[in-house]
Amino acid sequence: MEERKISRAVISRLPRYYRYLGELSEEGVERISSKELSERMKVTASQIRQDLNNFGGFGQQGYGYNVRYLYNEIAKILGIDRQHNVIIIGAGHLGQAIANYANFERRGFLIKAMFDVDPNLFGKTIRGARVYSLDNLEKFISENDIQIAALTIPKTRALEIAERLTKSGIKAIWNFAHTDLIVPYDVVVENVHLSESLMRLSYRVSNIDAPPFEGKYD
Amino acid sequence: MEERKISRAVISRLPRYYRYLGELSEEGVERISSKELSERMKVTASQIRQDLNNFGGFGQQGYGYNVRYLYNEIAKILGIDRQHNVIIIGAGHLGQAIANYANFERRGFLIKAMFDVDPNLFGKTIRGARVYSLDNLEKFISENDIQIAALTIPKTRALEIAERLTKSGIKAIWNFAHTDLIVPYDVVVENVHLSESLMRLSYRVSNIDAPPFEGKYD
DNA sequence: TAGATTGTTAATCGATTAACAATC
DNA sequence: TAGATTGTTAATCGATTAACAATC
Repeated sequence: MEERKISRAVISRLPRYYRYLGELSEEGVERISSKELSERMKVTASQIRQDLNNFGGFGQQGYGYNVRYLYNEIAKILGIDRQHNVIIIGAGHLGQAIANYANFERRGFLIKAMFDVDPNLFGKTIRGARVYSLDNLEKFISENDIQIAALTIPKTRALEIAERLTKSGIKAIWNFAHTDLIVPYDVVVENVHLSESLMRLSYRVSNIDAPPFEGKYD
Repeated sequence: MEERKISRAVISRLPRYYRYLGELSEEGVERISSKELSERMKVTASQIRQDLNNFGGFGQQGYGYNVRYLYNEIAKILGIDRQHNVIIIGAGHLGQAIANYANFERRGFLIKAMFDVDPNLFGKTIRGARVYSLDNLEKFISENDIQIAALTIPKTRALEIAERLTKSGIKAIWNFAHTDLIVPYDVVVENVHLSESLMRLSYRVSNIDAPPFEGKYD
């Protein structure tokens, strides 16, 4: 399908382009040059053009990029132009925070159910997603065409649940557990390790950087 | 203070080293070579040695690294050997999830208070952290020596709150709002953009990679 | 001492930036 | 057409990996 290997760095930047294009679109901006966009986003115009040209020529010489068109094309590249059925494993605060976030639905991520071990939560419903016992996990996945699972459980049980998920045919795990999962090569794991993020912040507060440039800040 | 500029990539990897060393320590492992660690972590031994040597020679030829010692040294580098006073802006599910996460306290991040606009939440207490009105923000920060603020509010209000935070002397913002903050150069912003993480996952599910190597998986 | 493994220099690889011909 | 700006090649920069002398 794809012509050549796209680097992880490029993919990481796509959602940010998407966000800025969405904002431009809401502002009513119809076209934008890589130079203007680069000034807004504080990246080089070269990088924007290089990144986009990994996926095709979306611009036009002398004109720039059509905001709405580019926005839609990036949505296609990211695969958020279609629907993904999602379940959340762990109905604690983090699981509930994810379930409550309406924007995910706007991007095509439909939360179909939540699973927990705590019987007090069974039957509770968050934005239409009901909490079930983990005993029903495999059955629900196969009967409801679930592709993505968000894992918001303690790391002690994460590996075991990840194995059950992949055996049930899950294609991707959004992993909030503080551990590295072991999965078959064709299953995607996207880690959100909050404690590692907080430690990076800690490093940076503790070793305050020099000013990035000599110019003036407004 | 620091001798030379440490790259962002190196800093990003430190918390993961820290996690693995903590696990090794719990397993009772006293020493480990860069080669053994590299096999566990699935990185090159060269990278481990290069990364660590940015901060000093923690190992010993012919022996390797003392697990407990290296663990403690990385804690110092990351600044998690001391205490940081934290407040959470936004007492919704995400804010509560963070407040409830006991591990942060173990790393020296003490959650001193939460702030919200919803009067129904005022007075509520989560693991000792009370929810206050945002009206009290500046006063609380200055009176309680707060260095770090976690921002778990909608993006519409994020910029305005970020400005109030930095004007009150906050040194770092852990930003969960889906927007890029504008802060003075000496204020650290660590972004956790969950929707961007989910889009990266979406890209990878939609463009399933080829197997990373030809060997066998166990 | 001999073997193991670091710390560090050198080589390679990949990503970013610059430059510019193509073209709208 | 002339001006603007892309798409793309070339140059630079930085990060990763390999190699090995130093040394425990």
